[in-house]
Amino acid sequence: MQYLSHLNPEQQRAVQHTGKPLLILAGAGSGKTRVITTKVAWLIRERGTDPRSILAVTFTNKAAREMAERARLIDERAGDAMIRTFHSFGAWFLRRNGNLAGLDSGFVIYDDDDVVSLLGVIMDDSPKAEVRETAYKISRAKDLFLSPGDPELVLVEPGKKFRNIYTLYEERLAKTGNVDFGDLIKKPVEIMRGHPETASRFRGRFRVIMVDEYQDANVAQFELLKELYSPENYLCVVGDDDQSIYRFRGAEVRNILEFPERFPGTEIIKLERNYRSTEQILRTASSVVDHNAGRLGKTLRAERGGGKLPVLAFLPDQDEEAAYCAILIANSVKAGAGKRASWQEDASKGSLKDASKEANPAAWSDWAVLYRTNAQSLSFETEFLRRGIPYRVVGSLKFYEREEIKDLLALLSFLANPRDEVAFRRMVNKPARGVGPVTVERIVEAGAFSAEAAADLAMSGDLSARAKAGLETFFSMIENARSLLVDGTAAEKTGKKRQAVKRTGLKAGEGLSALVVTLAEDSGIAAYHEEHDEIAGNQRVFNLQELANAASLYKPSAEGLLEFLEHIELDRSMEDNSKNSGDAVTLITFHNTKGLEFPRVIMTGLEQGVFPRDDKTGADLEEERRLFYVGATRAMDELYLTSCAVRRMFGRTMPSEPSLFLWEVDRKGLRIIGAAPCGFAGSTGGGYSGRYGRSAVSGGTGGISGGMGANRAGAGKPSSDGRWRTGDRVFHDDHGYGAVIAVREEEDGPVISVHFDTGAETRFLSRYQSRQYTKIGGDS
DNA sequence: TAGTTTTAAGTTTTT
DNA sequence: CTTAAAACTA
Repeated sequence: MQYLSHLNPEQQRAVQHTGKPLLILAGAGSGKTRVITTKVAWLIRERGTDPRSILAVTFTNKAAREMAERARLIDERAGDAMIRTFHSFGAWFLRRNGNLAGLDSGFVIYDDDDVVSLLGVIMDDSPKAEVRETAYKISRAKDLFLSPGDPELVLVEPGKKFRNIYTLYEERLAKTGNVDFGDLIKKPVEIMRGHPETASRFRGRFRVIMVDEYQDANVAQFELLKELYSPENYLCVVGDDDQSIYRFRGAEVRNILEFPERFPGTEIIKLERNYRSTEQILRTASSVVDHNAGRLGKTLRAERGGGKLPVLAFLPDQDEEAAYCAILIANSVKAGAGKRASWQEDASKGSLKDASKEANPAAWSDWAVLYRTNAQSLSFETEFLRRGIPYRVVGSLKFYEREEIKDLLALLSFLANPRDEVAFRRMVNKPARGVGPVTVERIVEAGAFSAEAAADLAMSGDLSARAKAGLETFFSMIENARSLLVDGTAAEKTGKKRQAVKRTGLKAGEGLSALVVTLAEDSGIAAYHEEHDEIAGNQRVFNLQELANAASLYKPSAEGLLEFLEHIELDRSMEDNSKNSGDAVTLITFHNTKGLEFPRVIMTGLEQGVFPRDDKTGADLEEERRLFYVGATRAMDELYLTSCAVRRMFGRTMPSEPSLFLWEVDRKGLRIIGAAPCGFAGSTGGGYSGRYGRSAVSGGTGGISGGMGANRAGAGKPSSDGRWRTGDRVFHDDHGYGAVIAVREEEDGPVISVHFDTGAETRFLSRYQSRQYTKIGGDS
């Protein structure tokens, strides 16, 4: 049992525990993943547990993959254990047993947007905002394991109207044969409750059940566990109430608080030794979350001790914030590479001291920049791009939110499930085929989702000739693609009805990709998007190609198609793509960092209204504090916090106050730089702008080209270094490179005239518009 | 009615 | 500044 020797006594106890239910309260960085993975292996090796009888559930695909991989490293046989997310397990269950709830195994999973579309049909005279609100409430209801008939539904929304709409929605959803996210948990529970023999079959199959991040489980997930559990089985959950950050999604902290009562005989093991962060970092993190009431109470100890003081930087605006991060990161990497430049001497007086003294070379990937909302990533992306700093944005779902991708996925969904009303509505008349709303309504009402049924309807009803022709085109295209799934040969049936479609040059590869390409071309959707994409070149067609490429990993069969669609619905992270490799800075939301760790972390946007948001009070505010805690405890060696004096929102610049958390945090444990607002002890006053600004401007080679800090720093007062002079070279986001041809003093300050290499000429007030105008080259 | 232009509105966090 | 809804034109 060599592998156990790496564990501390509590961890060993947790690994070797059997029998009664076990609740492991694992603080941040206390090695809980190691405990779970070791436990899986230990059960197999030492207790002779059949790997196939082990079920381990997590909340993210990434965590599931990591857990499986690490368990396999200890014991190969762990590869046979079922390690999945809750939702993926639910989908797996429903594919096999959904028929017990009237569900065909060919169902597709509707995402939130699809739900809104379907609900929009039911609430056709309501504004879209209200539809969204209702969709959210239905989702919460399912998280709470509440059906339309449930009296407790008033917890979600007291009105009778909501109950009616929920009822209609469920009926309509059942008609499509598809499920939403909530169903993936709720329906399996209902099936097991209604079919005891099925339930006992699953209880017999999974003798060991483990749950990671249990603090994020919702009520429905708790019910699912209860169904899977029996006293003959072993149940072990791991969680940390201080890291519960998904309340808005239905997570129920009480699940973990009340676990011992719900599962009698529960033993509790606490893991309170933090191996990840320095003591300084841990103190910063704890000092904020300490303001929360109602915690289980752990005392997390830093095994590593000491460490550098975390840095709190007050910056003028978000562009400075991005520049600050960029310079901080670039300096640490350059310092590590041994290329200590003279300009770092200046920097070393300020915040960059620690980094440039660093003995260990820093890699780009040592760094993570954290923000509250995805929208905030933009500043960092542009700044890093400009400076040549490699970065990776984690968790951005943008690809799957693109119109062209949704279009193609809708076609594929309709192919997989001909009753998919949402997909049909989206695509039947796109590109335009003369099938208007009236026709669509008639088809949907009759459920005539096939060429034959539509023809029948045309015979008896009064569809216009135009609509009839359009429907024929659409259905023959679908049928043709479907025949590819069955026997691999396109039918080309009744060729006269097929329109000649402009080809866009999409290339078919292996597996399912041929079908995806055929569908994109034949439906005319590829040509449609090529035409509507004049501005961005052929990016949209390129995206369609990307989707087709992704499909090449799947078999060109009905099963392969379902697998492909399910994978896309449940895991949109695109982590497994080639982008994952390579040395790069991580840009990530606070939420997405859970379970991750980085040597150096920058927590940005610590302003009231951004983090926490202004509308957060009570329990919601406590959740924001936990989010702060999660972010800070990701850091191993160095932690930085940034806060801006003004922030651009909706294109307008608004003054902002420091985050509440900056008043709560243990300030003595921070090194504060920049212009701190009144009341912050230890402020260095305006010391930030000069030192930092100079270093920004003068390092102009290779990756770090140009800086604009000096021009903007201080309240509209350019530092001596940042003064514009005739002949200065300039870079502008829109106009490119140019030179200053004149500087004139006006009463509002200097007016700079610039002649660009493109021939364009502009003038600007240096104190207002210096952001767009970046000085390049030396400034002395 | 299809497609474009104008105007208004609005940004959490994610399986 | 970006996106969605409403108004407008061919």
